[in-house]
Amino acid sequence: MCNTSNVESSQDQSQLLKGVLDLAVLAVLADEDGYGYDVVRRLREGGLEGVAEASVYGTLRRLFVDGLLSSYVVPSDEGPHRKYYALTKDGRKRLVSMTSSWATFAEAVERIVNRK
Amino acid sequence: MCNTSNVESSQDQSQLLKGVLDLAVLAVLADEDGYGYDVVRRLREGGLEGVAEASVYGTLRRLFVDGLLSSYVVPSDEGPHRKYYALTKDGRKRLVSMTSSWATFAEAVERIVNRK
DNA sequence: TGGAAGTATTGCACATTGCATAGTAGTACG
DNA sequence: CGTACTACTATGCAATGTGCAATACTTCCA
Repeated sequence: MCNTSNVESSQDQSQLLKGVLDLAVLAVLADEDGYGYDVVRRLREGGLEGVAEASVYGTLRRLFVDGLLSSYVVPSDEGPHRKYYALTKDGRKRLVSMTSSWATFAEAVERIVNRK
Repeated sequence: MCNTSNVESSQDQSQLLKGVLDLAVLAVLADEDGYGYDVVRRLREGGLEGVAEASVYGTLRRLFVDGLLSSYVVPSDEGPHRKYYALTKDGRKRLVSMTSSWATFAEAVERIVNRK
């Protein structure tokens, strides 16, 4: 008597995340500079509970390589050093364009799903 | 003097689609049985204008293999035969669970993006 | 002293999936 | 007969999220 939909729902998330992680990470960093471990926490608190650490670190590196993020290292008393990331000018532009992409996309999905 | 955000916005879509195509195709077929070429049209009319034919055919095959769709061939006077797909019982269950996954996910993204 | 736990980052191999491309085939129109 | 539109299939590529292992620093407890 065990419905598997919960399991399936969790697995869905990793595919749904594709493309959206960039947006989510940029949005979180626009709010305030942050380092990987911290960004993970903020995303999970925001509702993306399933997000894996490796995904966030990978995304940060990619966005950095693309020139959307700058970074600086800050030593910490409570553990290893922290690599902070901040939005660049291009990063802010990209955040704006991705936000509107997302809005358009989400509307289309709602339209298709909710049309009975 | 040419802003590239439009180009970028279009490119975003193919990543955003990941995982959502399953949901969109199931939703469209729940409305009414359909064949590949027709499903493509309906998705585009619904707002997913960039979706590629190969993606839809691939998704249909995958959902069929997974037992979420059944299929039957109907000859056509206006061209080649048409392979119709219909939701199975499992398909309907999956549609329900994916719809709720999507809702939860979209809410989380909105929350993260719109938190100033 | 030593070891577990929490913090913080990196690298790699892997699976999924959307897409471009090419090919096959039927109908219709000029 | 060639072009266009319809309709489906197969192949290989590219992007990206994830698991896993490794490294390393700090605190705390036995």
